[in-house]
Amino acid sequence: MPKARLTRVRSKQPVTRARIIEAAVLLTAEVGLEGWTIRSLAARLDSWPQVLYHHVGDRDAVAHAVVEEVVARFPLPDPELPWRPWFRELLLGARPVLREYRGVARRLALHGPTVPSALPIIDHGVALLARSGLGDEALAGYTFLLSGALSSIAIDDDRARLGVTPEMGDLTPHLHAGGEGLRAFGAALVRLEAGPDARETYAGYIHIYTIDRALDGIGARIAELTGDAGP
Amino acid sequence: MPKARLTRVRSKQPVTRARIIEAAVLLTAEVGLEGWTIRSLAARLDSWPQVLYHHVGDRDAVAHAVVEEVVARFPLPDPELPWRPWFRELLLGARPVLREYRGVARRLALHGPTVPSALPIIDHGVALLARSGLGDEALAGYTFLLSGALSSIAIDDDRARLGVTPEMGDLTPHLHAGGEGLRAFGAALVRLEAGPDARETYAGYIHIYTIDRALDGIGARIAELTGDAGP
DNA sequence: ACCTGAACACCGTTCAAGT
DNA sequence: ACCTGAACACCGTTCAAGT
Repeated sequence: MPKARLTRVRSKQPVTRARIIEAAVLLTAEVGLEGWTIRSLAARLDSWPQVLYHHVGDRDAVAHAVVEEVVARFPLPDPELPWRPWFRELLLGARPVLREYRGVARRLALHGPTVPSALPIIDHGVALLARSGLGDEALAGYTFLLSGALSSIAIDDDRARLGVTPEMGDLTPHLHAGGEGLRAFGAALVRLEAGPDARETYAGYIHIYTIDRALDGIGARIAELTGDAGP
Repeated sequence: MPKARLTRVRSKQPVTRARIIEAAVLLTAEVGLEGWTIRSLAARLDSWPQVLYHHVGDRDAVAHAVVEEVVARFPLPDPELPWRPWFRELLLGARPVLREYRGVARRLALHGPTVPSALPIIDHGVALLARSGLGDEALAGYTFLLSGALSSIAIDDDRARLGVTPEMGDLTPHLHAGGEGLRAFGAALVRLEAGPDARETYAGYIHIYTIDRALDGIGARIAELTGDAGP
């Protein structure tokens, strides 16, 4: 087949770093952070891979810029709030943003918050924990709270992408051999298999449960360190 | 260049499913679960990709078999132990195994425990939490404890593989603009950059901190549900 | 400075034969 | 049943020119 167009119909704007990142963010919303390639992104811009290298860098540099942009969209809670509602609001508020840009939570959870837009969140969060009684443990506590919440979103991203994996189906025959613990596990698998809505509901429940138990854990530690017997 | 050997020097044993998985486990110990390809694994067996497809299946099926094998090597705590020491021993004991086979923790954390060898652990762990006071929340609590610990290992796997990423270096100039929270974060980055031993020490600290705070969180919830005021 | 053509060295996977 | 040859349709990345 001959080329359809001898003269390429180009979009008027030149390809710039800003336009590349904008297109990458949009593409991430459609197919997730691992769903696009440097080639498909170039095609979306009606351009070529080498142009992206020229303006931004390799695939990892483009993905990093997307993460920076997505983190910048997290709603920030009122800094006057006490530590517990501040973190609860931050983590619950980040979820809709991260669910829109699937794959970003996974990268944040595994690679750490290596983007400038995360720094004000870290700064306030760590300082807040430190002066609320965690002292030197504040950074460890912050890491614990954030990575727990991010992981729970990353797991759901994977489930949404993969659906019910064959491996999960292969497990079913083994479940009847077990006791009451496996019965509860089997019931959860059934909920996951019941469709996207049921999966979504279950993921939301696990996410909130994860956040609240993590906050409980930090609360217990603060009580222990400050000698507070608790309510 | 002509072929070095017209008649291939083959290992005596035929390629079987068991030998493929054994080689994949060994290769995972060397280069991590994402470090080998179906082609490099075939070469290690002095064989060809299609043979692996014939005996085991696609890359994902081979990786799944590796995870199954690695989980089977977790040391299991005494089932008579109360919930807190049982989980603490399980999670601390799993770490050396998962650190030997890098990448497995990440897959377990993100894909869930979809291997048969995980089922006895789930069965006992969930039942233990249920009868210790968590009741219907036992599976959510179990998920919370496991995914927290697994994520913390997965993060260290990535750090060990990637070393200090350029992104982390790019962050340094921003750190001085912040307050006390960022100073603590910057100090942690310095520890990560100080070399493999310092990174390892820090990762171990974070891992134990994560486990203990997660256990605290579940402990607080059990106390809340059972009306126990705690010690 | 920015864009284009062409290639390199890989992937996972599959088809069609061989023995 | 098991092994081998060959190819398909991709990747990320780089080199060498063009304008």
